[in-house]
Amino acid sequence: MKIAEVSERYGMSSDTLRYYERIGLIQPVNRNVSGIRDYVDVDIRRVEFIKCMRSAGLPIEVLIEYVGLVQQGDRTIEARKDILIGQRELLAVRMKEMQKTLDILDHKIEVYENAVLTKEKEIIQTGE
Amino acid sequence: MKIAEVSERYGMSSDTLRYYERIGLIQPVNRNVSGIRDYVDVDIRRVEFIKCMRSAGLPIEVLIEYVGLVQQGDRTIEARKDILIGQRELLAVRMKEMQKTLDILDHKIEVYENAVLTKEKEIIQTGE
DNA sequence: GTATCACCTGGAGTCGACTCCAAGTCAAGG
DNA sequence: CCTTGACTTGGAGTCGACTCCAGGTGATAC
Repeated sequence: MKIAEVSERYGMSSDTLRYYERIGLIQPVNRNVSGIRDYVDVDIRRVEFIKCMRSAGLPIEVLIEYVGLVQQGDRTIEARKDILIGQRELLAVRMKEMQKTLDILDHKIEVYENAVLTKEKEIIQTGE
Repeated sequence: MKIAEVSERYGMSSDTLRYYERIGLIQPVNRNVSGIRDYVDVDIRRVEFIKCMRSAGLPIEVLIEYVGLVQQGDRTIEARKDILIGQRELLAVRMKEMQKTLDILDHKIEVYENAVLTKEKEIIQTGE
């Protein structure tokens, strides 16, 4: 799979994919004879994972650390687990905040809805 | 209430509070005789609202537009409602993505947990 | 064989959102 | 009176995360 296809499939630009590789967020992708990246299954899965984590706001630096540990094999399992647990907690906190905001938005929207209805009623009554 | 108190209370720096005022995200706060900001009830409520919206990731630009409309009175109610509805949708989408990521993290953590346990068992068995 | 096109590289630029700084003002304490 | 400390301003700097660009290569289409 060429970079453009991966880019298309996951809705991220080729520039971003190359950038992620440059900074070590995804492992170097194998190239064909003419030096062009050829994404295979394992690469695709990495991209998918990173895309998912980034979409939830996990910082690049943390993810680089994590994938670095993955490369170092089994002896880093504890460290990896700790990272994931920490990020899980932060994510849960952010989601709680967002839920609170969502509730407030819903409430405000409802209030505005009523305001609009009241106004319409006034217009009907006054024949305006 | 002076800026430091507001800053303390909402966990945002004085610099951020002044910055928000500069860019029109919060209305100019009244000053005492010597030119120092004195936050009153209405200011506090605005700060709280902005803090809440920002914590959920609503972009500053959108919030500036919204508070601008609020200043223009009742005739902007529809427009305000539309903004809130739009942002509400985006927020819901982001939360869905985050929930997906959270589930994956939970799953991975569990897998790591098992890996650690398996390892410990091995150590016990081999007497390592 | 040359034009087109997708790819490559390293480096620079952009963007949103702060964050920091120098230089200045004022009120209160010693 | 002078120092201290919290405030003021406008402007510059930083940070994370891309995003763009110039200049170059190689395969395919005409």
